[in-house]
Amino acid sequence: MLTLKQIQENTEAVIAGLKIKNFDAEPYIKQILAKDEDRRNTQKEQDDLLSQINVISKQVGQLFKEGKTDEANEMKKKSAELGEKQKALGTKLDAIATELNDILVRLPNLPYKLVKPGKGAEDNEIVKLVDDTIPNLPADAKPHWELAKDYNLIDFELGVKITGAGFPVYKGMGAKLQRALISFFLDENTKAGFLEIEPPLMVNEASGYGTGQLPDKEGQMYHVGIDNLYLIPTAEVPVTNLYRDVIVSSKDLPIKNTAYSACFRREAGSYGKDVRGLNRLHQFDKVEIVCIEHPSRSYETLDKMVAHVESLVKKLGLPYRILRLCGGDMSFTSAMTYDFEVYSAAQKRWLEVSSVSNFETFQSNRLKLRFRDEETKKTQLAHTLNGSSLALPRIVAALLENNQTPEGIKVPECLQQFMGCSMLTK
RNA sequence: GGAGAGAUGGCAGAGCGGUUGAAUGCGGCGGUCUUGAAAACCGUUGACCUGAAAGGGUUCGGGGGUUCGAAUCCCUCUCUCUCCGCCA
Repeated sequence: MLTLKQIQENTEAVIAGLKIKNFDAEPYIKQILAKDEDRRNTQKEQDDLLSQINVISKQVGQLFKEGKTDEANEMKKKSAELGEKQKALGTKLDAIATELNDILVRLPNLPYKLVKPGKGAEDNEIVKLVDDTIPNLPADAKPHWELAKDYNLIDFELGVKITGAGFPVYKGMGAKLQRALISFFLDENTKAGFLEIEPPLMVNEASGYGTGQLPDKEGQMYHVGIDNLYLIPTAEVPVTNLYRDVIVSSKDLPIKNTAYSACFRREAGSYGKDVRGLNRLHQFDKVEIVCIEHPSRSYETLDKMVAHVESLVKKLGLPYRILRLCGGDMSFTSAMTYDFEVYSAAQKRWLEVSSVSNFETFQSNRLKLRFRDEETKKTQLAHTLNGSSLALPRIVAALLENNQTPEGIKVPECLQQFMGCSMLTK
């Protein structure tokens, strides 16, 4: 969430910024400023009372020691009265703080200066296009769900039987391809200086709030009611929460983590033509990168992360494009996002395979993730960034479709050492 | 799942109703000494809210209670450890 300081010091800029995200913040901002003023005044009042009570209490102790019982009892009475008032103020303060917080968490993150306004996906800006590897497939080229069946790589029906739609079963070389991609991505990431993490696949409520999935995306996550745990929708959640309530040393920045995890998404309300095969699933594999960076360098780091993800897509030999999302298509929490899409030649469409974002202090404010500034010696919120590197299903879809030949499906060179072959055959 | 013990600052570890925000040690930072370093010695060192500042307030796992006053007493939740059970 945005910090009160941001809102107080740059009120107009915040309102203007959120307009780019098509969010009319003005009425909320007014409420926030009013509530905050109320909060400060109430707290001052309460603090003064507490201060008086503290002074009296010390005197009571002293008077008892001196044997002045009558005087002490007199003071006790006075303090008890103040205590009543103080308690009432405390209750009021809690209520105000809750109201303030409820409004604050509903405000999306401010977009970065490079983000342009726009309504949705159609207004995203293509910053790079590499389409010279789009293959010339024959007219009878098959989509990946058919190839997966022909080559016995993925069984969607079996998944439906044992679990439900959106839970594919990978078999034989299909399963091995998953493992190959995960290994390849993790190896490349660790080579680039990311520390590998294997996180839990379930998180508690506090973690859900920390990265912002709760409360707004409650229905999107699988919930294990008996233990009140959530299946992670992305490794971003457990990995970023490693740093919840942590003050890191500024010399440790940037912190670079990578993690493979299965990801679980209920995707409530989405069905139909766009979700065939691997295009959208309830469970899928993904390798994630997470960075924690000094505010002055976070956009440099974002660029480096984008360059890194690009190197992966390049090595896989897939046609790709990089988009800078417009205000209307960006997520609630992001300040700037680059999406990677690969071209799926048989479906003749671009598929999103990665989303790399800078959240600035939006997550760290909730997480209380700070670092100590070397100069001022004060704690300051760090910037958090993350991206997929990469999500597997659509990569698999594109690889199968783009690399199909009459002889079989070609395995990209970078995966051959993991697959033990250069061609998938029937 | 059953029985018991515990949770205090970056870490270790005292305190068990009244100048205790918290002894002591380690670590960190600054200094003296040294050509430099180590050692030794001296000083300093939690976080948060509020305030221009001085100051005030909160915080000893979380929440609630008793009291004029709680790290200290009571209730509750969470977590950790030991033993038993179960088990990859």
